[in-house]
Amino acid sequence: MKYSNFFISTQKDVSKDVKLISHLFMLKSGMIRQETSGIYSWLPIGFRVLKKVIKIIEEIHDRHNINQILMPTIQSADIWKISNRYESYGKEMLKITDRNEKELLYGPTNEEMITAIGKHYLKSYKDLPLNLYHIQSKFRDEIRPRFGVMRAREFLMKDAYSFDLTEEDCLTTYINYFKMYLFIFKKLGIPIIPVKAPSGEIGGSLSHEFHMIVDSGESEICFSDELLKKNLLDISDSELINIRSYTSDFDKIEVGKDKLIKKKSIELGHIFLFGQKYSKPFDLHVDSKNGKVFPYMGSYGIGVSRIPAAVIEKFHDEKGIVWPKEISPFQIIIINLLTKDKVCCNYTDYLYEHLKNNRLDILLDDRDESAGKKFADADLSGIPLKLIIGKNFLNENLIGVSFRNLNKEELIHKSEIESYLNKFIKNITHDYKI
RNA sequence: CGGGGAGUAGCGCAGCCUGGUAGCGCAUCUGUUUUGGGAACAGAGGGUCGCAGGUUCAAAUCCUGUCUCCCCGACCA
Repeated sequence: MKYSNFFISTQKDVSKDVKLISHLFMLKSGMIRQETSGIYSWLPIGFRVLKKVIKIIEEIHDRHNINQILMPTIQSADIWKISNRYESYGKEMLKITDRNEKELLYGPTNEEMITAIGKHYLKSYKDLPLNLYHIQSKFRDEIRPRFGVMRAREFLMKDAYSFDLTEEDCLTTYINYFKMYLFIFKKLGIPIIPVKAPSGEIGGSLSHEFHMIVDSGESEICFSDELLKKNLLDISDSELINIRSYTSDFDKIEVGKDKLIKKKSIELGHIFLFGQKYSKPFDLHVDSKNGKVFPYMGSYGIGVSRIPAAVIEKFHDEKGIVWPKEISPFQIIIINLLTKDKVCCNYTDYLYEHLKNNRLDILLDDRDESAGKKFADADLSGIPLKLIIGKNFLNENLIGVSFRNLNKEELIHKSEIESYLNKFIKNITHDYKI
């Protein structure tokens, strides 16, 4: 993408009410725009980040043979009456009626709908297990939306649902999701702490949340510091689900005892094992050798649109965002400092086309702006690698190479730039093996 | 939902107390000079002061109502 074709507007000033650093940088860098309280548009540079987050989540789910579907955002009240949640969910649920006075709602979650889908298609024990997921907008009419997309009313969520024949199988599925979540967050570059949680409105017997520790977080978790030293992907299943960490509203915590420490955090994921809670009232059953069986179910959510904000909370400096390259809107920005010089323009165009052919996301800053503004914008948007073409190139064929997270610049000769960049390119190819 | 603020140019804000021709910075447009860390000079455009009603010769300013947004506390990805 060339800057001259790119719809972006960076901003120097945003309202003094914006306190959260991720909210501030998302507004300044032109990632999002608030439409009304708790409801946001994602603008091109922000949407690029969101799409990369989505892509990583999708690839990992697909590798686990979880089928992607897309359910509607608007649901019928009927199915929510079956589970008795139409009333109990409370004011967070946005209820609407259509022209025929039919009661509808903007879905805050999809357990009912997925159960209705399961009821229609699952007939035999041979149809199990079944795993489905989708990535879709949810609406929860929060009492007080705040902090930008961190606590929005409309937000993007990945929610997966599982159907198993037995309680044992369901637990195995749950643990598999647990491990997959650890892996997803690792891929996203987010240090994550899984904690035991009360299962709340979704209901059920077992539930874990996935938190990132950050001082500006709205949640609070307690855990033993031994947890931080372990590689959680290596520990045994039973150790994993009996992990000694809790949300601070968890009934059983005794802070201080057993050296539990308390930290502020952001919740990014939540998994539930709720067994037959929905299959029974929906009369979703399959035939098996032992007769009629209600499948055991679980649901598994990730707050997708919250992730870019969470990453910014963790990775930023005084100049702006410092994206991990996996989810950066662009991997490289080429800055042409002498846009009126033919030699520089020709070379930056060449470099841009060449790198694009390597399937990299490149932003070419071809604007007729001052050097300072170009650098400031590049740093604000957090692009990991800057290639700077200016006087040094004109005089000595030298290209400035500057990594966003290192805060220093190297000069590389034109003849060596490709081999230099190859190292960087290799470094950003993904491997999703688990 | 309780408590507290704010709506004035695209964005950020001042003006309001004490009523009298609507201002500043950034951004935008034109021109010239600039280009290795948010450039300089000169010029220009842009507003029914959230909305409705009231007081007054006169309302951004005072009064009433209303809508919206934001901030501090209990729920949630």
